[in-house]
Amino acid sequence: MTKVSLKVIAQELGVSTATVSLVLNGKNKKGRVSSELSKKILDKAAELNYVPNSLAKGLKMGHSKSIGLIVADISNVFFGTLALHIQNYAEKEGYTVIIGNTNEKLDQMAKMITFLNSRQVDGLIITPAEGSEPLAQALVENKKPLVLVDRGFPRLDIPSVLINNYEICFRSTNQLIARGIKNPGFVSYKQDQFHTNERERGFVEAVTKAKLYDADNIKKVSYEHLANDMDRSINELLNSKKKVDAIFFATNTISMAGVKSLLKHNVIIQRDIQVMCFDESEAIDLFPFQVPYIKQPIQEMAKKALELLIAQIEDRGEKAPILYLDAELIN
Amino acid sequence: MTKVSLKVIAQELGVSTATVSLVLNGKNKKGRVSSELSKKILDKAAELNYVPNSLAKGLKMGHSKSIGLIVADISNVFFGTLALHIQNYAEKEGYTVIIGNTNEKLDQMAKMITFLNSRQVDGLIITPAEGSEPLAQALVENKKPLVLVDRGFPRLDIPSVLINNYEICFRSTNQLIARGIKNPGFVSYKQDQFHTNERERGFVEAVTKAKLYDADNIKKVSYEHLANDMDRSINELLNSKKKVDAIFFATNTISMAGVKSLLKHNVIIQRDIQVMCFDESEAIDLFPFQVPYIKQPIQEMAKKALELLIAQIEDRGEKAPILYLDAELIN
DNA sequence: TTGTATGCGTTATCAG
DNA sequence: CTGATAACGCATACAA
Repeated sequence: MTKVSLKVIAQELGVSTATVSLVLNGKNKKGRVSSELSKKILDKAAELNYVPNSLAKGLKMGHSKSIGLIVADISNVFFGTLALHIQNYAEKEGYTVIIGNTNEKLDQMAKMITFLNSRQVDGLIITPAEGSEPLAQALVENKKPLVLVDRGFPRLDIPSVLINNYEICFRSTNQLIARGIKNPGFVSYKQDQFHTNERERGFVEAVTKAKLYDADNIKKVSYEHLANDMDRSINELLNSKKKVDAIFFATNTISMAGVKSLLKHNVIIQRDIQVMCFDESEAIDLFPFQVPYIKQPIQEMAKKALELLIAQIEDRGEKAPILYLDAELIN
Repeated sequence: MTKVSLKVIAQELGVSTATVSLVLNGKNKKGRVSSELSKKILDKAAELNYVPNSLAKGLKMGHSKSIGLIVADISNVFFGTLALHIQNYAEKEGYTVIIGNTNEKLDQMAKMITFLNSRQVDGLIITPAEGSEPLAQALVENKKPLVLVDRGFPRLDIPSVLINNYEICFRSTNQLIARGIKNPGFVSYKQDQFHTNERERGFVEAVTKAKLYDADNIKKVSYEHLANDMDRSINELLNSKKKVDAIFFATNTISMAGVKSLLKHNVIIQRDIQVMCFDESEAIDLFPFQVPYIKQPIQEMAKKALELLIAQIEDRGEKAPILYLDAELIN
């Protein structure tokens, strides 16, 4: 099958490409093109199975009607779900989504940005990697529509969709305490990122207020050696002079790794040790025990992120805000 | 920041765009451009932060260096992982991946194909929805490079990357039988798709050979009402006159839903009922019981799929084959 | 009511 | 060794 362009339709019908373009874009409003010619064109296009070339259109129009979504890891359910919803909303608005992974690496994020820029994406939705403030900054300076999700750089005043990390973790920790926990532990990533920092802050303030703070109970694991680091951390938490009676896991991957490690250590969860997890997971209601967890409003995050982005792309008007959506504590 | 194109570099330097293009593409091999001018151009490009416009390049070159990946649901870990690996391999080869979802719907698949075609993707990797033979057929007739993954249409002779579904399920069922199972059940999707059909065939032949076949033990659930249908099926399997003593779940989502439902029915898994699951899941090693499961070589599937696709895109030589990779039974 | 001409950013051909 | 120029497919200002 030979490529069918506006030109071939025009030639087959003996009319000009301008007319064909007009009709096919529904811009023949007030009688620009006679309805019979219009119909002929439409029919021919259908017959030849005409599909517009977005590359040419984008080049001409100066926008590609596509957006880039850069996440840490598309195989992570949280990001997968986020991507799914963003795509669904984007499609409704006529945008394609191109997804890229950073693996939490700064250089990969930089690479993805250049890459997507060369693809002429009209805007970017990003879960920024650690230390990527300068990259984000550069983007806004270049007037590239940008929305941060999941993590943000509040100092930078970039449109973002975040959750109330501090508050929900403060409340969740308090619930633990209200249930009689005396020596809670907390496991988070080593990374210095706003969202996990906030979660830790929520935990720390709650335990401090209850006079239960113990710096040794806060453990950090690395993204790359999660399983190993987790085993070590759990070991330490279990075998310190004052054994912990609860553990708060700061992200979904950490929660999974943490529970896994606890089971490996033959801990009976919710009897020996209470846990508090982050993010729903297909696993969570498979546990033979009930665990409380913090549920992020992923679908709403996706929706808002896209709204903020499209507002920037299409309006260029007032500055989009930093949104803090409410996560929920599920028992 | 004003858009910087080849032209502005050329103007700033007082040279022609042709020369700039040549240099920037490393095509100034055998002394085409003097090395001093070459250096000046390179420097200027770096200074101005030049990023080539892929739309223009694609339009000119007739290929976009991008491929479309159409999966059922990107929020499903299996597809997420597949996507991750495909992206990683694609990036190495200089291709962008655009991901689309079908939600197992034929019309959404059709829409995605047109959509990606308008984006001028150079080829497509698809997990075809039920009943999409004609769509796939149309693609090959239009000489669009295409690779099917996960599911295929063997009658159509389309390059595919599948696994040995029949054989691995036959073997897995035999293991169940060898362990003393007398009345095994099987739960799969209602859909008429090659991969699930093959899995069922493996199960059926094994039980038939062992004279354990019972048509009532084979249950079908729908993709849309998975949880409900599963509860009903589990109920029936548990309460038939001859209660089942094992259940084989035919996909990863079915496995999760199945285990969930069994727990809801207060079944002690691996004591009351043995199970056989499909696909690794973050949940599987969280179970307080050991379950055998069939593990697909996702990374290799991704790699092979991309190889087959690129071979088609770049060679147009001999026909790519239908590959059957080996899944593994993990205990 | 319809056609002509131009340019978006690139690469390739050909001329100098 | 380097520069004009045409063309990719499309949308639009302008002409007719």
